[in-house]
Amino acid sequence: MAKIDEVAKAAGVSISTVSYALSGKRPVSVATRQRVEAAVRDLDYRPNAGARMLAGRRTNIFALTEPFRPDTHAPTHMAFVLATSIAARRSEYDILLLTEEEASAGMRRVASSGLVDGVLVLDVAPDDERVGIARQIDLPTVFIGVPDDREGLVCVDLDFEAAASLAVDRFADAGHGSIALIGFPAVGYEKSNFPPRVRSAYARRAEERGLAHAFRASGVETPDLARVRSIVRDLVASGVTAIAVHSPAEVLTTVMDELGRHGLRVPANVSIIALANSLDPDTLPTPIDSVPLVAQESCDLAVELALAAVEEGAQQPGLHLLPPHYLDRGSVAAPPGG
Amino acid sequence: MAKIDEVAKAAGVSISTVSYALSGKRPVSVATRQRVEAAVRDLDYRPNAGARMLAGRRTNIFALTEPFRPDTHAPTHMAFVLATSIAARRSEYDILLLTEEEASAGMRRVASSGLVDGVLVLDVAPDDERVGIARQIDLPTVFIGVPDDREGLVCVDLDFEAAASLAVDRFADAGHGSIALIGFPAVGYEKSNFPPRVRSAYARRAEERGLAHAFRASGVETPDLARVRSIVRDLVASGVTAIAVHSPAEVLTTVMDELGRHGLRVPANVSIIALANSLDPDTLPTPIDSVPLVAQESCDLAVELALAAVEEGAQQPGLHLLPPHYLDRGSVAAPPGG
DNA sequence: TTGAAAGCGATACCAG
DNA sequence: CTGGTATCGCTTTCAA
Repeated sequence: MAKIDEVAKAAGVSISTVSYALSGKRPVSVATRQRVEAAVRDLDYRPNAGARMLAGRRTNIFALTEPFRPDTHAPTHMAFVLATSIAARRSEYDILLLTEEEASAGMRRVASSGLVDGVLVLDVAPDDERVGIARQIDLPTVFIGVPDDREGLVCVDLDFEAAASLAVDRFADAGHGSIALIGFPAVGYEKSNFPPRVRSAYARRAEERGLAHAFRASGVETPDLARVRSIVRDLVASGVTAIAVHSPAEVLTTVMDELGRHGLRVPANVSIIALANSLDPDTLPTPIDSVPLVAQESCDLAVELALAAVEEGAQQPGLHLLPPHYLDRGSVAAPPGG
Repeated sequence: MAKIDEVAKAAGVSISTVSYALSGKRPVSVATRQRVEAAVRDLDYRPNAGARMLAGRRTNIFALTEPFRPDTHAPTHMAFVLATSIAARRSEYDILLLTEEEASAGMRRVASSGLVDGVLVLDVAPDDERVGIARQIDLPTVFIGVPDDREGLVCVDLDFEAAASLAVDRFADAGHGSIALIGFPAVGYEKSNFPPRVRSAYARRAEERGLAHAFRASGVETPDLARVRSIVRDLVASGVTAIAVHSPAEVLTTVMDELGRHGLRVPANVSIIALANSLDPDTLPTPIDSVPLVAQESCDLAVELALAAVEEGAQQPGLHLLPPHYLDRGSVAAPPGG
């Protein structure tokens, strides 16, 4: 726990020179910079966080608010938390966790105590109460997800509509005439933001391409695997030859398993695409084409926007949609008759 | 963002009185305290975090280090993160996240920069590299989990041995003569700490009670549900009448499902106990007896120990095992022939 | 290119 | 029970 004056003494310079040598906010001669750096290494010096926060203009901490909703998909959520942390560290920022009830009250608390420079909002609900708080507090706030009312907010998200269209186009291009979407449990279409966007874009694009299309929720509150199996049977029986799955991994594996039970091969008999999934599609027993969530890209952008707002002292509201990627793993082909 | 001098002026007292009125570290007359509190409310005053860290002796932040291992069970992990956050907030502490590679280097960083008052270590591996770091840094550090070498460390954990024994005793008391344990995927017995403890304690207790006992891993790297089904069939065929399941929820539901397929009822034909699970056993289709993980208790204790160390300026090494609880949901009964 | 010194906003010691 | 003030360790302005 060496202090800056010790470093200054060791390097034979003033403390302000040490400060500038480290921050680079003022030109320092190469010679002195090297002496300072050597002293820093020798003493294992690290600026005191509290002093820095007080004297400087920033804390180098972002708050991450995450209400662990009961219907939150834990692995996906973890991927975003991790991605946020990685993105923040790249810019020398730390992440302070605000969970549960504190996700809202905590935003006010850290804002007025000056503990953080900005707030990153995860797991955004359509009617998220953090929207109102974001408008009240005087702190850069970036939503990773899109609430219904995003007036004046900065939001980052995957372009779900484009992702759904991408899947439909693949199916259409391969020659399928009747496709389906197995989506989230029904509750997701009321309480979450993106499932409805995927569903409607999927339908719209299918119309545009002249395809017959069907939609099925994978359950009511949570995925119902037995129900998924019967859905798969029904869809296939009704002539569907391509299915997009927008649901957790276990639903996808159940779909594959049920097809296998009926001797149906992917992609020979049925084509499959995983939509907006967070898992690595290559870890599945059978590789599946996918249009994955882009956790790292989303969080990188969110941090970048927050950082820009911190530096400029104000943020420009706007919706930032990230283009989807298509991962081709060979699970889409022409339909049996085509 | 009112400051303490504004509060002092508004309340007609000195800033030191404001500070003491809020911290309670010095007696303050009821009258002045109320005037101060009123001023605080009016101005929505919150002490500046940086100033507090610098002037005071503590930061009111704990670091939470969590290496997201590939084999980490996300829902369980989330439960512990959440529990830690809740426990910390109860003591006016915030949680700073250290993930991945930063989980180790970050410990050094936050220690020497004085960003946090202590470190909470989650997801502990047998040969955890954070053990060495904990010994080097001069910060209270509490492990939630037990590494192989815990010399000089403070560790908190569920008493897994007692939990396993509790399950065996229930089976024995109900009259079962041949029991089994379906455990973690095999990799868990090398890279994690507690699965081996459960396995060996289960076997030891079964010996003590004179029961035949079998052990099966639920997979190799990850749970293999097809394998679980065949394990269940084999066990039942070999005369096992009671099974403890120490594995994620999907394994448990698979076990139940496979039993159902063969017309076997719980507990009439087979008795079941979920061991060290993080899920709420009452959300299962069929309620199951369980000896759950105690995330909140563990994290409460961990925070308490860290806090004590902060206040006393030193910590007393020791292993703190939390006693398991048995949740009776009626899934254990006498064996068919008994 | 460098140094001296004025804050930053609390805490807590020393007086009264 | 209350007030004045030194102090925490750094950033940054002002001067040289």
